[in-house]
Amino acid sequence: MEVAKVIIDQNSHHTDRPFDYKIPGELREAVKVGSRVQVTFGKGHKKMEGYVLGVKDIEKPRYTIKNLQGVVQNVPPLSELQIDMILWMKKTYLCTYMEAISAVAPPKAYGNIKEKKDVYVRRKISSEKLESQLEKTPNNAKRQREILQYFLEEEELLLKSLPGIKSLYKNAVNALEKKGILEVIEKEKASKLLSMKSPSNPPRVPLTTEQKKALETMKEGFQQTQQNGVKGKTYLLHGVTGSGKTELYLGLIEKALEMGKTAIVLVPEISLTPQTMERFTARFGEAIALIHSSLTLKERYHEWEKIQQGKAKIVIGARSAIFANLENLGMIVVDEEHEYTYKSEQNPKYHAIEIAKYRSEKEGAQVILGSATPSVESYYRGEKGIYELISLDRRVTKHQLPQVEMVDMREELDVGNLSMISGSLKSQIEENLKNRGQTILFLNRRGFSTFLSCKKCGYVEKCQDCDITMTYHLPSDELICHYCGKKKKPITECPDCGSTTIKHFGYGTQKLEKNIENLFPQARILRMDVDTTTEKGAHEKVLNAFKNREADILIGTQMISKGLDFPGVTLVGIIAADSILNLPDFRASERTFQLLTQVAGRAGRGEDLGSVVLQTYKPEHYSIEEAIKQDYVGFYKREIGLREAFEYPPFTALYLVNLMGEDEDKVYNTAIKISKGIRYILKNEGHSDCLEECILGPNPSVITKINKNYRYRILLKNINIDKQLLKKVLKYVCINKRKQFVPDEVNLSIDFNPYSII
DNA sequence: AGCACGCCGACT
DNA sequence: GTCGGCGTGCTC
Ligand SMILES: [Zn+2]
Ligand SMILES: [Zn+2]
Repeated sequence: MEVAKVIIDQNSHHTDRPFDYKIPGELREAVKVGSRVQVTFGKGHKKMEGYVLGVKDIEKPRYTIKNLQGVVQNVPPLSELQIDMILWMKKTYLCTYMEAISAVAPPKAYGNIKEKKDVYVRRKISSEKLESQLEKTPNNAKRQREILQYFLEEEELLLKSLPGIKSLYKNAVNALEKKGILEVIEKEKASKLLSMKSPSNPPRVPLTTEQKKALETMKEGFQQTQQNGVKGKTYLLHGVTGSGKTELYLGLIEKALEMGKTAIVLVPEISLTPQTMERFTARFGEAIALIHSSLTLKERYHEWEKIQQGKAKIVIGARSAIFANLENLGMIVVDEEHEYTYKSEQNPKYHAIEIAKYRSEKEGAQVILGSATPSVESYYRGEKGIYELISLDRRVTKHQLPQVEMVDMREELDVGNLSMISGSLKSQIEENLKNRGQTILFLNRRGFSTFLSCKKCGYVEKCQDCDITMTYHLPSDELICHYCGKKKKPITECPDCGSTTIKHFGYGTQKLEKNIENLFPQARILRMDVDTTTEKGAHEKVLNAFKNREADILIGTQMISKGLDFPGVTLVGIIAADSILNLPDFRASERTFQLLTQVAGRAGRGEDLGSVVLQTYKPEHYSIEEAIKQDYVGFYKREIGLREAFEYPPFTALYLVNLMGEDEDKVYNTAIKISKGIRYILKNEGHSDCLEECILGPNPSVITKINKNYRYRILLKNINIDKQLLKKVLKYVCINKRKQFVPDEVNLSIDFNPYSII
């Protein structure tokens, strides 16, 4: 008897296995492998849905088998390639079937999508007439006058983008509507990114010799792959800012399309701007589908439909676009490949590059990883020949770099300045305010990690085994290494210089905002960090306000780096380069280098080149030195040595096991039980020698408590042990025997190749 | 997860 | 006696 193996769409590890269902005669035609089907499930015969992941023959069943109830309409069945990928993801990321399916399958359309409408205000008369109207408007109608000012330049504005409280401007708008000057209209929400979609065949800028050579090499590789039908090659395109990487992407996509292939272009969510879109649409027009969070549900569904129906030849989007089920996939471009947003934060915790390489292997697509500051892992693979490394060293455009001034904060102490703003930065902000230029100030998140540092010489206490900054914990007054759990008494005297000026670092954007407010009471200040930007779109709002010059100073964490491209910005201040450098994470140096390189390498705008003030207690650190020199390879050479010495990626693979729950004892005991279980099995397998280095923890996570939930984690590293064996043991304990190790109140999730261990 | 079954305490 | 508390176990 032929039965369908169905994965029930229920988010639970208890039911994470295929269940058999009979296929009734009338459904034989409609049900395919990959179909979304209706079933009854459990003792209550609850109506549920699920996916058919396969069919099999059963001789005589040892249990009663229910019938499939039907096929869900309007959900395209998963393709064979998609099902293979789901199975591979489950194995690789140790997630559930449904988690893998949710990642791979396009988002479901929920019935009729009800879209909220946006309310706009539009000018009904010409701007000249408006001017005379403005004169006629009495002075006491302050609100009305203010609103009319806006419409001198704009024809149409979002109602809620008008200044003031809703009730205040609503009255004024109503009055103006009665006068026939303005009108209020409703429009369906629409993403700005979708507005331009016709090819305009802009004049092509001729490529430089360097670009030509790079393009030819990659095109040849593509041709070879297509002819020999082998798995696709991966290229690492390392090019400084302004070296013309995008132009090469366009050339490669063109080549792929010529050969009847399709392409995926991944761009970090935040840099997917109308300008970026325009580069692509100008060349390829309607053949593009866009996947981006600014899309409304309806738009999103429409774009996926376009992919499904084969109308799209190119898909541009953020992380999840890597799953676009294009046929004849030939080219995958990952721009800014070092960006952490390519790593999923939900289960399965995949990295888009991992999926790209998988598809490259299965579908024969070529992968292009582009970056000015590649991740250390990628560059290492480029050097080892696993990727083909192509470097673009010349800037295409005349590109003036800003003035970078480094301020040694240790000297500020000598002159009696104890604040977080150096004299130099203070005077530069003053100057910039006077000249009506905008300022961006970077600072890392607070509370995240507090560390101890000598203010005189910059010494920071690190774990001797892990080379990781030790984190200060207040309740116990101890320094703790979050990797291995080693503890230490806090230092009161610097072991390097003997000074007793030991300072706790860990201030955040809020405190800085207060500081700046006090220093420059007349300045308009915006702040953007995790706390202020929880609601969706809040991010964009703050950035847009800053772009429109509604503020003079923008304070924030790394997430404001998009603001670097705003033309009004003429001063960038890095308050404490050390706050990233001293994060308790193996990627701290890399992240510092990437941010500083980006800031120091930003294009000067127009006449004013702008300037950068970089404050640090450790000016001699290689991340800082090489970033100022804009020397990636110099940085890489220093960093890779340390990664090898302390056995971090790319020299080891990491697995992070996260345990979470409201009962701290239960969470801790579970963590202990799991680590003991893994140790026990490894010992029996004859690996007692590597237990100490392989299994670190359990330790409390750096953020020990989120939302009433206590968090512990175990870190696994493959030192002196086969990666596969370590993973097998991990899977055995955490997945196969989960019931014995993990109670239901404790949440477990596994992160393979974590981006950071914070 | 979500539901049924079942085995004890306190309530008409 | 029996109503309902939640601990236990199963779902094709
Ligand atoms: Zn010192
Ligand atoms: Zn350590």
